[in-house]
Amino acid sequence: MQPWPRTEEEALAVQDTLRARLVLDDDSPAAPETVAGLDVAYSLDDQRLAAAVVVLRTADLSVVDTAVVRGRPAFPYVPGLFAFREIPALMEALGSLSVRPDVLICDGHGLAHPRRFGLAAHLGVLTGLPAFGVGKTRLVGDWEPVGEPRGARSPLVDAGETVGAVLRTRTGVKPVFVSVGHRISLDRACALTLDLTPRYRLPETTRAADRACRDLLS
DNA sequence: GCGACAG
DNA sequence: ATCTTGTCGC
Repeated sequence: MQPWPRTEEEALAVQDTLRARLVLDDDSPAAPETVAGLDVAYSLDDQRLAAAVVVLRTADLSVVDTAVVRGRPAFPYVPGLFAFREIPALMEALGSLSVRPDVLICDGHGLAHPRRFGLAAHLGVLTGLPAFGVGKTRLVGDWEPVGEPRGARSPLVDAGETVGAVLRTRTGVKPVFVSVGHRISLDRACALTLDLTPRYRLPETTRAADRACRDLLS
């Protein structure tokens, strides 16, 4: 992932190339021992950022490892090219981890992307690890109303293909957008997401990472 | 031409 | 992403 793209055209070309390395077959562990949450926080002026990766033990959600790094946004924010902004910092944080997590859970989308290569897919390819995304809002796709009870879901469809699921993680609370990134199935990603949301709308992994990078920033 | 647009 | 007050509900 060396020469970082400096223009939108270059970034698009990178996505085009890396997309070929995506593995959509599920060879992820049936019962992953650890799961990693990734998130980034920005300073008010948008000039600085902090990236965090927190690894939790799936069994009891206890913290196994944490890595946080400071840096600068590596690209302007452009919908569809969002990954280029955070990946360098996230990769650095992942590199300083003392354990190799079984699955990555990203703050953003995977296949639910205009070119089917969102942050979760990109990070999955770069690390080789199973990865998927849990987004708070949609980037692409349409869906039918989701049932009210926790666990209800509706296919997220874009241009005729299912690119993810709109999943209710808490009864009566706005659903989240789950989409596959690499080496994992949508069903397994949704099941894992539910395992990680015993109390709140967002996965504990995401919440832990969000807190970690926010702390370092301030 | 007019909206929509991950974080 | 980040800035923000109050407000509703368990």
